[in-house]
Amino acid sequence: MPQQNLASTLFTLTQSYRLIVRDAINATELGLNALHVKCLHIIADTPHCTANDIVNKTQRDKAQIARLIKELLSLALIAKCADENDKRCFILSLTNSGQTLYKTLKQAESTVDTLLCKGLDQAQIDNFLMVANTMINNVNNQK
Amino acid sequence: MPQQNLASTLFTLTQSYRLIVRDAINATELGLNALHVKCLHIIADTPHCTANDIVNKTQRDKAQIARLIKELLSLALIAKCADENDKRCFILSLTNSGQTLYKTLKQAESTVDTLLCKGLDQAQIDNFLMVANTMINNVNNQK
DNA sequence: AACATTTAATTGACTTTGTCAACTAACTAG
DNA sequence: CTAGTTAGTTGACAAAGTCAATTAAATGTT
Repeated sequence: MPQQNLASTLFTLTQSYRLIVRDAINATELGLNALHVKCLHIIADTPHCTANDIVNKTQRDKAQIARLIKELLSLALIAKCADENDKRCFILSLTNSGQTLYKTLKQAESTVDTLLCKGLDQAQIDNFLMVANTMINNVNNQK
Repeated sequence: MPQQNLASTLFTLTQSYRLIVRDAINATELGLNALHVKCLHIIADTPHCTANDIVNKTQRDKAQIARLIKELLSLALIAKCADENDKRCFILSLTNSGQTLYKTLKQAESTVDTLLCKGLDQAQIDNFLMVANTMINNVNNQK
């Protein structure tokens, strides 16, 4: 295994991760991309989730998120209902079929996790996650 | 710092990395994206570099690489010259201004590296790189 | 040598993804 | 009440990525 610099390693891992997630999703024939998946996670994990919450958590353009939500709605994976307190907002939640899909996704992700971690022990993985999170914070803090 | 799962951490780091590299590149007013940069690196590092070498190393579509090379040519950052042994191939190399730009890029990258590694020691970084490379291999080996 | 096959590069046509700006409706603060 | 802000939507476009066909040169086969 050749020792590479940080930028190059991250670029390659990013690419590999993108491919493996795409494969995992294609394999399970869900027809969704990585950002769809990310949105489903956010909706599942965020109580009282709005479109704006997704924009903030993903740092994507709100137009892109609006269209993505429309797609998930038309696939009947999520539902939106008016917020009683603020009529500008719509609360997003998983439908029953959304919940079912979400479980399948978690399953696929855990398969990817297992693949990625093959040959690594828990201490190495813990350090990796800690370093990755430190890097994320380093980026966020300087902005 | 919240402990997250692997998939989510990689997704976030990917995103953060993308943003910070874009900022670094915009900041240095080079007008190039991450894939342009990757190509310049490959051309700089690969003796006798052809378009096909770039396709293999980046795993991108050859049409995309062909157009990217055209852009770098029209920016006069690289030059192509016919291979004497195989007239189908064009050997790519950095021009003088390409070399100058490449040095600036390396500088910007080392600034990004320093930022990302703030608060981390060498052992943590070494483990991180080793784990990342193991994951890359895990992905590649199962295909 | 003649022919089929493979390979490197290019191009056209297209889809997907990401971005910018304008707009409507609803909330909030002076 | 009005001015400014915020949530969400939409139009128009730009950038990135994909697929298939084509050209020209190399290689392999008989």
